[in-house]
Amino acid sequence: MTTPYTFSQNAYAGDLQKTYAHLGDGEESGANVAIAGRVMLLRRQGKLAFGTMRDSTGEIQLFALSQVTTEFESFVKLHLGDWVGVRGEVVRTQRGELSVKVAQWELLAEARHNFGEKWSGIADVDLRYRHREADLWANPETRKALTLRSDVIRAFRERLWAGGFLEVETPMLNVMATGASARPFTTFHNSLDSDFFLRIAPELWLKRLVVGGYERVFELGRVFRNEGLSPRHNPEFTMLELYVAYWDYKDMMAFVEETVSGVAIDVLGTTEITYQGRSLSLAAPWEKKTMAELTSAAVGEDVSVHSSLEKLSSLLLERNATVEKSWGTGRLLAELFELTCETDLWDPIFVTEHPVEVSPLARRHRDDEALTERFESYAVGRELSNGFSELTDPDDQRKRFEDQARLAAAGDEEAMGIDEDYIRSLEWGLPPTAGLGIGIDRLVMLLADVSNIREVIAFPTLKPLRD
RNA sequence: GCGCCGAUAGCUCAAUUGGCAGAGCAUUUGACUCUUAAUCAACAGGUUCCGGGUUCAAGUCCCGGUCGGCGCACCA
Repeated sequence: MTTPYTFSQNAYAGDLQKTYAHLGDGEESGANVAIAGRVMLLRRQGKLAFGTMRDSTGEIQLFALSQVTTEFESFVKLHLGDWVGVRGEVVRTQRGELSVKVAQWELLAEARHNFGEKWSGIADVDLRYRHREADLWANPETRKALTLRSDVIRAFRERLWAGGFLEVETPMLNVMATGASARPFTTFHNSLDSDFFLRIAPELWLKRLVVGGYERVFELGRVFRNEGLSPRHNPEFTMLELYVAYWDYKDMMAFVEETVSGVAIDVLGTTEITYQGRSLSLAAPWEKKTMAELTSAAVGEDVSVHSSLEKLSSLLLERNATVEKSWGTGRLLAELFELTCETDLWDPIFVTEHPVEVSPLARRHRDDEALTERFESYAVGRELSNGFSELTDPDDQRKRFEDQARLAAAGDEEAMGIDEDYIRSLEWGLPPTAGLGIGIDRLVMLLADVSNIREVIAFPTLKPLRD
């Protein structure tokens, strides 16, 4: 089958629907257009035929007549899913459907496989994820969610550019996997004869750029974590990280609530949304509570990083949680928080003042050296963002890394190692800086009102098919 | 990694207690000059996910496997 190499399209279905909304029933516009798209439906009625064509902007009816349309008999034999280019006049049929009266048309691509389901779409999730192209064609909801993802990313970029941020790219292949607590993927470089790790976070590189004098930087990109799959976890996911010199974590919290609610308005036109049947408001300001406050309220007694090991341990053990001997009160408090509070945080909230023990890259709190100036924002029971006043002191950073190294030696596969190169960077001088990370996939899930992360990733990670 | 659930025509789904494998849409053929998921008529379409087992008889019951969904664990 030979198909043309080009088609001179000069109109889109969605634009035509708007431009000719005024056209009366049975009226002809006199305007000739060239449109292209996929044939979604075809209804023949003797020497007339009505088709529904979809392009990237919407749908419009194709109105073919044996006396007007070239190769009419071939036109009515088009298959659902075929791509066509059509030239003709914009008209509204007697029954009131805006149409292009097909004068000339050409087959642009044949669909050898099609789906008879005009109303159920494709329900087989395996097929939907492995052949997203078919899913996009058959299921409007899929297109909606993936388009929203693109809209969200554009909205962030535009807001960041407007805020004076520089977009940068940092290495994905790293000698150490650091900047977060996670197990990495490993790979190998042949000529360098070296193992590399896929990045789990760009954090340390970005702070080095701040050391270098870029006061506002961001990176929007993929990170890779070698962990289990779930409706909320894909091994590769998209993270927005940004750093601002001279800010602290309070400045960053204000930025987060303003930016996230602003992005919601950019893409949805509102901050008032519904997620899985339950409403919430993303409008700023968001509630702020310390980790100790929330955990105390949840367990019914005062707890903090200064509580005894025994007290925190027993509260965890009462709840059938496991407790490691190597954990201090900071880790115990964080575990207790996650166990008792996290899933109940429906409306947007900043949880603040995380223990130093679980925050190896965050600056110590100005009022309590067992805590850090850190926040995590939560909504619908999930973490949406994480940020802090950055640790700028190279000596303290070395101590934190040494603590991490001890955990690693004790068997913690997610602990960081000592990154001498990064400590040297801090010795050049990192100004007071606040940093932020936002999981874009999860935010898109929230805005798109979908419960599975795979619905917002075009080609999610799946188990390879055997034989 | 563990537990529960699922897989039947190209697509969406039925199939009673273990008793002839079915429908709609799509495809193919025909009718139809304003349809809207058009309608009407006819034809065709099957490794019931894969491999074993029980039984006179298995889509259905049992065992093993593959892939997926959900939950747990890990994490964002």
